[in-house]
Amino acid sequence: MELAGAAKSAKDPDQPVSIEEDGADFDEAALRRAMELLFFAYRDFTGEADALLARYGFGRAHHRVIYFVGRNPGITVSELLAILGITKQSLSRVLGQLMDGGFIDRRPDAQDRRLRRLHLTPEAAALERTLTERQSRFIAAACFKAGPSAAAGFEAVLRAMINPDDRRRVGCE
Amino acid sequence: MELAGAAKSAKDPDQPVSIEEDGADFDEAALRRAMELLFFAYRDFTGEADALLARYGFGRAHHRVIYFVGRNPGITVSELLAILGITKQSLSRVLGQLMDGGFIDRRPDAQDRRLRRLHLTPEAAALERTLTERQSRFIAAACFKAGPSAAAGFEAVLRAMINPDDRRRVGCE
DNA sequence: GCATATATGTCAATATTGCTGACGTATTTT
DNA sequence: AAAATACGTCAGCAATATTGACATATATGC
Repeated sequence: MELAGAAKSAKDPDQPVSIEEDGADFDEAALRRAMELLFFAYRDFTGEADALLARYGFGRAHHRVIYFVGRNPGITVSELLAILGITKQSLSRVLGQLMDGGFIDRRPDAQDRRLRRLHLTPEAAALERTLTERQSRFIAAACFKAGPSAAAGFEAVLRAMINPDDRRRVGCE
Repeated sequence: MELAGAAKSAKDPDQPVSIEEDGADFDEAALRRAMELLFFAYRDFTGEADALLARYGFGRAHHRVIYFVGRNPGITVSELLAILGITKQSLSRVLGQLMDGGFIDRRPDAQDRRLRRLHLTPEAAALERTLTERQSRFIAAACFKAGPSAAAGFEAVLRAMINPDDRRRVGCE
C-alpha cells in the first residue's frame, strides 16, 4: 500500500497510456493520482485522532477496538478478531490494556458461557464519541468542499474496493 | 484512523442525527459509514502489494521509498522525509537496506554537495512498475464498478481531505 | 577566514503493532 | 467419554516508527 508519488512526474512525454480493466479504460496518470491521494488522505485522516488518544496512552489499535466494540455492544472476541483481521494474540494485549484501564467490560454470555461479550464502559463510550466526532468532521468537511454528488461517488468507489465480507459489515446495504 | 464499525448498529432508533459543518448537513450514519469504508478500503488496498514485496524481504516502508523516488528522480533526503512524514532516523534504516540491496542509488548534487540525490536502479524501477500496476488495477476495478462519475467524486473528496502541502504534490493541479 | 546554518548520517534506546508456535482451561456438542 | 469450540496466555520475534545525542561535510553570511 502506500504510495502516492509526488509532484513532478516530469520525465516521460506523458502520452496517455491506459490500463485495460474489464473493458474500461482508465488513464494511467489518473490512477496514479488516485493512489497517491488515497495515501495522503488516509494519512491525514488517521492523524486526526492521535493527539487525543496519546493523552490516554493509547494508539490506533486501542482506537479500533474501542470503535468496534462501541458500534457492536456485546460483540464476542472471535467476531472482533474477524473484523480487525489480526490474531488472537495481538488482540489479547490491547484488550488486556483496555480492560486494565477500565475501558472495556468483559462478561460471559448467559447461554453459552464460553463466549465473552465485550462492552464499553461509560468512560470509553465518551472517548469514542469524541474521537468519532473529530473524524466525522474531517470527512464531513471534505464532503462539503467536494459537494454531495462527489460524496456519493466517494462512498461508491470505497464500497467497490472492499471485499464482500467486509462490505457486509458496513452500511447494512 | 481506524474505524469502521460493524453491521448491526441496531440499538438506537436511528433517527437521522446530523453534524453541522460550514452550514452543510451530513447524516451522522452516512459519515460513520464513510469512515468505516475508508478503513476497510485502505486495508484491502494496502494488502495488494504485500506478497510481492515479501519476496524481496521488503515491507511497506520500502515500497513507499521506492514509489516516491521513482516518481521524483533526484529527490533529496529532506524532500523524501517531508513527503513520508517520518523521521530521519526511521528513513535511514530503510534507505540503507535499499541501497545495500542495489535498489537505490545515492549521488551528491553537482552544485550543492551536501545534498544527496536519490535515484532508482533499473531493478527497482521494474519492481516499482509491477507494484504500481497491481495497485492501479485494484483502483481501476473499483472505479469501473462504481462508474466514471463516482470515480471523479472519489478523487474530489480525497483531494479535499488532504492538506495544501500534500495537495501540491499530487496531480500537479 | 570564522561563525553559523544546512543536509545528512549514525548510535542507542524505546514504543507500537503485528506475527507464529505452543499450551492450558472452560464449556458445549456429539 | 471424546471432540470441538472459545478463549487466554507465555515466549519469542519482526517491522516500523519514535526521541535524543552527536558527528561530518558543505555552504553561506559577515
